[in-house]
Amino acid sequence: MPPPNGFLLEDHVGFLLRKAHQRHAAIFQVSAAKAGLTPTQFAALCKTVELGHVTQNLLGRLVAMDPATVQGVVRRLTARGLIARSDDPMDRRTAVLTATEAGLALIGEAVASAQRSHSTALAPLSNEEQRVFLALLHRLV
Amino acid sequence: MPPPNGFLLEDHVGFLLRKAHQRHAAIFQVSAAKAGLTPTQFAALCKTVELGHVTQNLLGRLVAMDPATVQGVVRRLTARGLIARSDDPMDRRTAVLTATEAGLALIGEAVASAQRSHSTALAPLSNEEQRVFLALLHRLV
DNA sequence: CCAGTTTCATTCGAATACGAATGAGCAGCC
DNA sequence: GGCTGCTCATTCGTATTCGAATGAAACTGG
Repeated sequence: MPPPNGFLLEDHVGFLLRKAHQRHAAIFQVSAAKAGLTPTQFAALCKTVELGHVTQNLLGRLVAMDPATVQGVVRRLTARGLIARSDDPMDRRTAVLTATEAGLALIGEAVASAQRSHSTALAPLSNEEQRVFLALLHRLV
Repeated sequence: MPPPNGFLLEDHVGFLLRKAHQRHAAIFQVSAAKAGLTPTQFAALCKTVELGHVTQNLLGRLVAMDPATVQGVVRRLTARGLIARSDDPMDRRTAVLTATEAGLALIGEAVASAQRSHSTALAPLSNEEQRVFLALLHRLV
């Protein structure tokens, strides 16, 4: 059976992005084995530390997660004692999130892991190619 | 709280790849609404049509899916009657997959959907930038 | 003040995605 | 033949991811 039309799955941007994302996730998992964080958990913890305190919905928007997704991520980070929830007396709908001491203690190693995974994932490209790739990727998201 | 080190989550390649993948998936879902296929299901069906018949494990390797993942994808495609399973008398471990008439009837529209999602996802870039981006992305996967 | 709208968080269901374990079958080697 | 090791497919558990629905709370216009 010939490939339909002239379509090549291997050149489809969605297929390539899916594989690139998979590959980075695998690299990150190795890099962050000591911290024991997934890329998603790292993003949520990193942004929480950066802001000091943040509502769950705002955190979700900043790290590109659905409210339903961020709920699960926050639940697991809270269960591990890396972030804490508190109430906002001004808005009783919201959950205010803050990094705990354990979360702050972990963020240094976690950031180092992320930097290692960044370098490893981009290693097949030269420095200039990495710069171009990241600039183009920025314009697609 | 200042960002740890000089780390910016927004410039992390994993974070950008995750968002780019999300964005394409959303675009594909709209493009392929008529076909009713997810990007993953499309990849599996497309490769099955291209090869005529393929074992489930080989299909998984060709479309970058874990055996556990491809099992679920094939189960759903089979349930919809788009592909069929048969036995290989030479190797009773394997499941041989073939596209059904319904699968063949759907592939044209599905490929057109994929081509539309490809163009839409890359629309922020010029033709030359698209070429460069895809070439670099190819080298990362 | 109040009715309509919006926002926040949660829950459910469905679909990837992977590690680990399992059972079945095949292949090589002595 | 028998043993060992490998492969194929499945299953379980955990983690993302989103659509849709829900309930509570806040906001907005009159």
